[in-house]
Amino acid sequence: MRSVSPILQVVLDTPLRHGFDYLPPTAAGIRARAGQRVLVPLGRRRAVGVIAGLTHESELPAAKLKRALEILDAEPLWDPVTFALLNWAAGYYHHPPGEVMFAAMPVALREGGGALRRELVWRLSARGTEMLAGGPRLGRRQQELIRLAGAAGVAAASIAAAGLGAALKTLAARGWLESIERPEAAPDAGSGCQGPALTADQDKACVAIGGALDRFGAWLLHGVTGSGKTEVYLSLIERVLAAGRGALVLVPEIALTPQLVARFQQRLPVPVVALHSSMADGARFAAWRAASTGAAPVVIGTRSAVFTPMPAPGLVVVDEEHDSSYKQQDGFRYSARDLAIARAQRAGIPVVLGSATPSLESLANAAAGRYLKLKLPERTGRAGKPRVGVIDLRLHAARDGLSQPALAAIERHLGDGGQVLVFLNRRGYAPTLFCPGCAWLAPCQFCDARLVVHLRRARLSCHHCGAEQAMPYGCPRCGSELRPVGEGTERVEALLAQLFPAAPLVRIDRDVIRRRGDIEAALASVTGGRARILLGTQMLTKGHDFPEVTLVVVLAADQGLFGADFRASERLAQQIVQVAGRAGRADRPGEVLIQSCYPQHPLLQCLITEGYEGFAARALEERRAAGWPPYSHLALLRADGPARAEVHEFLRHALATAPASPRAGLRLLGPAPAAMERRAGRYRAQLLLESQARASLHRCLSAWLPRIEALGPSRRLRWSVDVDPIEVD
DNA sequence: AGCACGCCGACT
DNA sequence: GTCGGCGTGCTC
Repeated sequence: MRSVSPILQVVLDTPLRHGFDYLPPTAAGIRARAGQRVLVPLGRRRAVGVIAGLTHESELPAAKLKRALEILDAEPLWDPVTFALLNWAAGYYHHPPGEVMFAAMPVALREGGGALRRELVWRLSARGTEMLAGGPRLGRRQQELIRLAGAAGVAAASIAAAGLGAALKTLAARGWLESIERPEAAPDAGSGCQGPALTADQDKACVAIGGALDRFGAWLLHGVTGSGKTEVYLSLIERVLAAGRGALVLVPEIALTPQLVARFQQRLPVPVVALHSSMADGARFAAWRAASTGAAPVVIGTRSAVFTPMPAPGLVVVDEEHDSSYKQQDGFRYSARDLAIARAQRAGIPVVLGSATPSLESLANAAAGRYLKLKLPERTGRAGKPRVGVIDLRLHAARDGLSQPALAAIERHLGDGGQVLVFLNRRGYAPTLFCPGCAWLAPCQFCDARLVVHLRRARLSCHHCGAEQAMPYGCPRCGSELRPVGEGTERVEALLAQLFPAAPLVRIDRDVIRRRGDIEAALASVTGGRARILLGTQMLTKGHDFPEVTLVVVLAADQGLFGADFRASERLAQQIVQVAGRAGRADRPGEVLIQSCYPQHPLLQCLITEGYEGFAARALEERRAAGWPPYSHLALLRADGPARAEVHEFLRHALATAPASPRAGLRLLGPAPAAMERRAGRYRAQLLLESQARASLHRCLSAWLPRIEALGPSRRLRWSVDVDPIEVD
């Protein structure tokens, strides 16, 4: 059909892969443009959508087209580069474009509120100021209102809330108060404090990247913990700001602390805003808006901040680029690290990927010349590398998880006035509750997993589905007394408290750190020097620095050595190196002790003798030999449902419709049950698509997914595609 | 995803 | 006789 006025192609926040066509609203005071939100009738309800594009042709007959109700934004929400990135990402991850657009929006905008709304503010007028100088007689409420309003103004909403409506009416009628409309207050600019002088290596990195700010380039900044990567970022951002542009800084979930934001705010002479998933909707929207208008040229945020519109970014930074929190694990399964690179490429600006333990993908990209690698080898203000030793758990029996040599080392370091860090990536008291009478192990009734003992709360908890129950008094099968087997942080805490009663201990894991602010309080007692022993899960390994720690003990390092996932060993090596990086201070090199039942394991040996890079080289060789990424490209078709047979049947049908051919370098593996087949009462299985070339992988998916949709799987069954999965269990 | 429609079991 | 279960289909 042809039409004179344009047709709006609208995408909605639904799992539908197609868009909906609408006629523009009649009272179109605003020109329709791609990237604006629009309110549309949908069935017998209304929905907020995003204009994905404009056209004059619709596949539907003109009579079927409804008219959109209202265009909600005066301008597109995103700058053209970011909007193009969103469209590209929807294609790359084969995810419905509507859900992609809505995932890239603050919640306030998803619901249709926001952008056009401005605040009505009343402030003291020139006439009011003049009259007040004469010391007029005023009522109590009028005085109160004038005090509130002042020259800066007060929102009309707050005046009404304070019950000063009548006073406002009087003073406004006299012309003492005037109203203005303004967007929410712009964030404050920092003071632009001078940072410390750069080291030679930091300076070299800044010169290299700083000399290429006018074009795309991916820089891998491999800097050990404490080498001062943040100073490099700050120095580069200063240069970018001097050229009138902004910077987007991505950090892992757990690393975005008020301290980090404050450090950026102090150093940079412009407003800096943070974007974090735990921010309240209103604050998040205000920060997003400040970024999109350019009022705040520097944005520091977690994963979803990669979609923040910015008028003139000049640099993208991805700190701790190896961190798995950059990959969204449900819904729109994007990698913020990879999209940051794509965004920089589209914007023609550099992207800096920083890490002490770069991902194997990034190291391979650097080796292939796609990224430029820079190193910061020196630990600023620190004494050399820590000594690393392995404790053979087959020779030294462990008591509640800690071997005699480890306990002796802890005692020695505490005696010398050092702090000790104990790392155990398992929370709770014990991972299993065991019956010595009949060998029963407390199971989760919804998952193929054991319940974890939480002794202090006297509860059993499933760490996969969240199900909880009270601790049973005896074995439900034979009545024997039950015994917690294995150890988690809670148990190790009890042992350490008993053995070292004089050493104050701080535990850091998700059971103790529940709300925002908890971690700051806990860390303050560590850096303040009060706590002597620091115990925790991987929460400890991210971002925070503990300069007083001289000994690091890694318990139960073996989980990663034989993991089902091909990335298990990479993750373990990163964890060990990250936690070991917390050891050592200016006057004394640190010591790292790793407890293992397999001290001769080649991976562990390689990591200890040759360091992370030696490990990485070896691990990459193994990946190449096995044909795993980065030497192949993967996509996973996952499915889950309440009945195992139905899930497998769906995947077999999907497999039968697959256009993959081995001749195109494609392989399809499965259907295979997930490593934990039943989770939260649903059976999970998957097909793995592996390809030598990215292009053929995407061609296959593009042809395949519509056929899977056409299979019309039952509503009980859920399925999804994960491009570049980080876990392939 | 919503939201309707539609056809079969336990209830005022 | 109805209220309501969720299976199926549609939304421009």
